[in-house]
Amino acid sequence: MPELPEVETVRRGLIPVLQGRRILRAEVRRKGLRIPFPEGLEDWLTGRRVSAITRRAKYMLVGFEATDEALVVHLGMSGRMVVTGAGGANLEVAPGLHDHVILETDGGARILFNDARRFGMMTLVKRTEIDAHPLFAGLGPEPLGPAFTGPVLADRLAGKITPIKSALLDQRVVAGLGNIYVCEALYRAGISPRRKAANIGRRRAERLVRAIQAVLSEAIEAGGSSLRDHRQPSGELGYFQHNFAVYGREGAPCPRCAGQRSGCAGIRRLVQGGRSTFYCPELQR
DNA sequence: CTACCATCCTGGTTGC
DNA sequence: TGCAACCAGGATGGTA
Repeated sequence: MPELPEVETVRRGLIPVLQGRRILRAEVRRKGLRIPFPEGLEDWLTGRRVSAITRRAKYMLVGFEATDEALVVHLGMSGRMVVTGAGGANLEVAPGLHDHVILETDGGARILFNDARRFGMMTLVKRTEIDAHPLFAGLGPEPLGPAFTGPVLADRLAGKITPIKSALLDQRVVAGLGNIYVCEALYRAGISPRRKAANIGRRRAERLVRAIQAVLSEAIEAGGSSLRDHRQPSGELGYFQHNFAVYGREGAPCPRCAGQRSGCAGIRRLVQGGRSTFYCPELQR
């Protein structure tokens, strides 16, 4: 679901209602999602004041004053954070079936962690030990960070016989991409999703890094992509889905080939590692 | 290592 | 209209 741009959008949406605020009430309405919630999470959260809210890959980290522990949130496939209250929305509305965690702040906001498919998670991790934590230890570089460069990507792909599409979905290679943005980035870079990862040379790696950075930045700028579940915490829709060149567009004309290359039969779909890949066979080699 | 598959869940869409 | 099959943004663990 939510890939890096959507998580980043959620993070930015939570800052105005959570950062600097004290949690007055926390309600955990089931034992857990993908993994169990920490024992006593409601009591742990109650009375704490939120410091910084940051992001690593597709994980959001909510820090608190006077403790090294941070609340780690992963939205899985269908997770959302919904803010009501502060903007005038009705606090009396009963929680819905998939509202699993509810936070209320001293600013009058209520924040719902809603996750229909329950692939998300919420747990506590010590910030100082985060890099050694099993959830984070193996993660590759942040795609929008300074450490993600052509040579770095080329190195990380070296020796891999898996297709580049699958390699980019591997969070150990680069952290934060999902199915949509991998498809879009490969299209922009003109690289076939079937190409073996090891066959991405320096030049292609450079192009790919630029394409990944561009597509992620543009998507964040647009508030992410709203397919099915994703909305900003305020309820607003992201609109980057209107800018997809290939994702979900099987049979549609390729935006760059259309009318120019006679051989282009439009966007095609294939399945790699059980996931749909969308691409233009004419443009991506 | 690698590729492939199933699994955790619910809900929306598609096709008969 | 009803119902079943299929599909979905993720991550992981098992198997060959």
